Amino acid sequence: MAESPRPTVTMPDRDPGEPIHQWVFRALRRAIMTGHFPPGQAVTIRGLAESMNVSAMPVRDALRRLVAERALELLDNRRVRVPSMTTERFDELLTARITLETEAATRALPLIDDTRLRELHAIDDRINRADAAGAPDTVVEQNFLFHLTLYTARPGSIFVPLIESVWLQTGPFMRVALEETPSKDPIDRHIEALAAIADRDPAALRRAIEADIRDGIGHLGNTGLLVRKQRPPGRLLSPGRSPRRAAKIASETTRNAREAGLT
Amino acid sequence: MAESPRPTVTMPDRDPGEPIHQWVFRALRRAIMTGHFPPGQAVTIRGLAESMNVSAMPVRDALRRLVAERALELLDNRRVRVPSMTTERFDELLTARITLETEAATRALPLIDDTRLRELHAIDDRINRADAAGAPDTVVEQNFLFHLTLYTARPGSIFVPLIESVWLQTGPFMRVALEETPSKDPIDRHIEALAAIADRDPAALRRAIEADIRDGIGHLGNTGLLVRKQRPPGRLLSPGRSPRRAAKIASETTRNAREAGLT
DNA sequence: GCTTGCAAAATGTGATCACATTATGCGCTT
DNA sequence: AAGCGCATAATGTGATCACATTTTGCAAGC
Repeated sequence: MAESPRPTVTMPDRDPGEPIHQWVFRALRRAIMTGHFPPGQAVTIRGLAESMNVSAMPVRDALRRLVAERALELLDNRRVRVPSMTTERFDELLTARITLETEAATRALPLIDDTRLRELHAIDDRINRADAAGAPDTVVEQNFLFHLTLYTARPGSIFVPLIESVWLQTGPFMRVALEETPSKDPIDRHIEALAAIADRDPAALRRAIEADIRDGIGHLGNTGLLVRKQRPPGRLLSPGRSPRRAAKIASETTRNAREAGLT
Repeated sequence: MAESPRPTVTMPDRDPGEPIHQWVFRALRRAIMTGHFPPGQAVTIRGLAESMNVSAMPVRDALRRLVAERALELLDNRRVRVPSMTTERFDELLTARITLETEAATRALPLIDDTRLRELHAIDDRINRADAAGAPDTVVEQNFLFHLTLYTARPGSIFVPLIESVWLQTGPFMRVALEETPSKDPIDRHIEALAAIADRDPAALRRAIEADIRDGIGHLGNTGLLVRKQRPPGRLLSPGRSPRRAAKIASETTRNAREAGLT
């Protein structure tokens, strides 16, 4: 590993009039969600700026946004990296997805019209075709789109951004998962979800969504892919004399409280 | 309203070695969560920078972070403001709080030790004293701290940042709520929660948390404080010729999908 | 061979400036 | 008197630079 393992980021088309920092953000978000950044990967402002042929400023903005959405992790030395995955973290993410998405689906259900239902069917078809064609990236993408299309039936939902944050956090794990797990071709939970929508059956929809999430990533929890505890190389508290960050060590509760401004 | 109604932001103490942008972020976060920024309030980089006696750069960073956490709203004209509240939005926020916090409490329950339980009792005492002394700001703060201390019993929980994002979104509404609603002095749900913790009773804890959330802000949904639809003054799509943002109008689903990089 | 110390490179942070776009205020026209 | 148009001010975006801190590379010492 002598070479700098800089992962190339494929840039999407830039919308006319779109700010560069949002363009960069979209590129990084896609790269992270599809797992093109391996867990633990360090990312630097200047490095990304050079590889994307933009100045440092938009990259800085995009990184800050990604850190705020928990897609990236800010170490105490002010450096940014892709979070690594532990069994505990994986379990939390799975639970969070189920908790949020079953509720979002239930609340969206009464607002799904025929047009949207047809669109959902179309996406599911695309998933099946991509799966048959052996295009796992497309499968993952269209699967996210299926869920997103379902939840956004309720406009302005608070849940969607929260769900997307969780998706981003599971992203770095996706590629490893796609490469290592046999395509087990499970029962199509989307069919069950679509049937529940047609029946206007909230309980059945909840069951289908939860099963879909568990089928998708749940079985990965027991593979050997997860690290146990992972004290990161860039440690969470630096050792020597360091006038820059003289703040005392604080418990997570205290730290959160302070950041929240709770005296 | 001829004067510029710039809300003064009281700056907290700056930790030694703390970056300025984080200092600014903490100040703004606190101001927003305690409702010192009225809904609809416009915020500008230069304006805040001047009133805080810092340069524009850290303010720009802090605003971007707050927008990412949905504490502030980014209009299409690239201007930032405090989101306004609608009945639909309020209902979503209430549901999101209950969904997330009951789950977080359940998952934290097995990890609460005696020390933390005592700390929770101490916070509840402080709430009661502040309530008796007529200090609503302290009541709100310590109430958040109570919940935060409960959920962070499980270290590294994914739920805590999600919950904090929802708190931030309810923040601007808090001051209005505190000023307009009579202190109805409801039954102390925290006592019920503490009893459920002592009994290690997850179902009872869920009930207590949900009741606490509903008692705290739920009754505000029927007051006349909420706007119905609110097409904002800074409209969501600008009128004239505008080479800067030539992107076509897109549905929420499409916009989300594009931002997520889902082709 | 491994550690220690120091110099050089790399990195995040913050400040300042230029520019395009947007908002605002004022005078003019009807 | 009200609506319109234009000049001016205000704002977000992006670039570049300086600086303190951190990391890295390498050589000297045990």
